[in-house]
Amino acid sequence: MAREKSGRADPARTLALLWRTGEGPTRGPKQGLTVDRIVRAAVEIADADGIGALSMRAVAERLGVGTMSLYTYVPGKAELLHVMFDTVLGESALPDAAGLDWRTALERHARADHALAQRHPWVVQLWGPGLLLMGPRVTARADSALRTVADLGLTEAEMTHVVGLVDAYVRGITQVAVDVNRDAVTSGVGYEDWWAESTPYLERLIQPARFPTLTRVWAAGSYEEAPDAGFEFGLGLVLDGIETLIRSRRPAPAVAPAQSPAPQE
Amino acid sequence: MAREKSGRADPARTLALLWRTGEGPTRGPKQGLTVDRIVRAAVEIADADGIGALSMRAVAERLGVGTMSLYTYVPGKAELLHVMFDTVLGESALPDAAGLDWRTALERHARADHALAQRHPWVVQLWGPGLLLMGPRVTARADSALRTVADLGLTEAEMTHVVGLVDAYVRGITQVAVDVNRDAVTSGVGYEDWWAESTPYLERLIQPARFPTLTRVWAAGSYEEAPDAGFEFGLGLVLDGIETLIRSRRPAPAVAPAQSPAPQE
DNA sequence: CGCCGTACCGTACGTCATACGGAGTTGGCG
DNA sequence: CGCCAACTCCGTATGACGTACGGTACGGCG
Repeated sequence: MAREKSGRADPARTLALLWRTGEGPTRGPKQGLTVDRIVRAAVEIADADGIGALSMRAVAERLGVGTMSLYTYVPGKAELLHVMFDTVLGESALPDAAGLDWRTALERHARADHALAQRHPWVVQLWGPGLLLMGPRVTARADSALRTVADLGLTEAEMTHVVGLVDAYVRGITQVAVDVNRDAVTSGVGYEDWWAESTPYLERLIQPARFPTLTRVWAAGSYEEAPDAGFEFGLGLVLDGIETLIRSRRPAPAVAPAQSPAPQE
Repeated sequence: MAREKSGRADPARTLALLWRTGEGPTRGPKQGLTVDRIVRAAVEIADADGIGALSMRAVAERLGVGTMSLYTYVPGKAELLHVMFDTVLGESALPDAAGLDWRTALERHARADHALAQRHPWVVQLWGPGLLLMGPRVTARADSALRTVADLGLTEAEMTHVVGLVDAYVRGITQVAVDVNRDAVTSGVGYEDWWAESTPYLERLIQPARFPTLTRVWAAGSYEEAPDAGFEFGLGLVLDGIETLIRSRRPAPAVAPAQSPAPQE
């Protein structure tokens, strides 16, 4: 059942695009566009109206060129998305691991990713496939993240998994918040409106007898905060978990630096 | 900039669909289809060929009806996706919190979600918006998950965040694995093929001097395992983190957790 | 100077969700 | 019983989308 898809999905071409290796042509008319200009236009559209509004036509129109001209610079939309992802990842400066304890460094990584997703909500939708592709910024970020846990006595596999854990958490928690907003934007209804309109129905459907704990939590108002209100809280717990691992690997750390911190606002 | 989208996104209608409240018509021809049959067909298509292959046409064809007939039972594709999500969530039995310590119960929840995503890879793409909608299975699952941490001395907000933490982790870690497979399927290239074909280029681009830690980890072979190989490992750390919180709230847990606490409620 | 590789892009194709309206069907009421 | 409003089914059409194809005009190199 393998669908051939003509000449698509060429790793060499895609990597050349991501790393900007690839010589321009020597013959023919001057190039009127650059990959960078195309990517910038695409990012602007995605930021403004969501990734659903990002079409090749829209990008071309914003640049004042014909739609098909884009295909001179970019093999297709999928590759454009990959380059967009890698480009935007380069916006946030990587924390300098040197001089930072692992916990602070990892924390900064997590917060940077979270902040990035606020600025460019569409990145969460590309996060998975983007990682696979290994553009220069993704690579730099992966290296930097791994460096934060490099000298703690962990095996390489453990390092990978620890970083993967933080990434997974940030991705997951961010997604909820972003998706809610995206739904609100694309449906034109708005989170508050939608919620207000559904509450009467939900209150009839979700009876305390069937869902006792949920209703208790609901009554306490916990569902009225922003969906990722617990970001810092959960991040703290994740890092606590990692701390138990690291302590178990380094059996006698001269002084335990921080008790389990509970000063969560 | 509010786009009106005619009569779309009606919470009352969507909730009625999810909870199956809503009387059938009394007049007119007999109904030849049911929402359940439509949902089942749609799930089969999504399981077999990915959510990208799920079109209203495809569903109708599989049922042997005209495309537009579906719109008699379902307001649109978005709502169909919501019902699909809520339906498959009901497949995995909820762990019975009574008699289980919180850690085991939460663990089972996490593993059930993870297993669900293996069976129906497309759920990870709906996870965010699905939660917002509060169908019966989503509601039951939320209640059950909250119950696992109900009697541990946590505030309601903390309960929400603890459950949200586990959910976020599972979602994030699962997504990577699923997305990789999805890319492989839809591009027709295959994970191994793609990787094999890109490796020569990547080895030229990713130089040890620029990315020392990444290359070290790479050389150790950590990138050759399945992308979610660290699932259990990371889950353990997450639960460890939660454990530090719970211990800090219950300052003196007299003995081992095997001690049976008075069954609340 | 002239050739040919290249940039630009108009047009076209196949796909999608779904709006609209007509034809056929049925149950409840008069 | 007979009628008609309410309903199901669905053919057709619209406007999006990604992108294949081929024509035209340009410009560096032989």
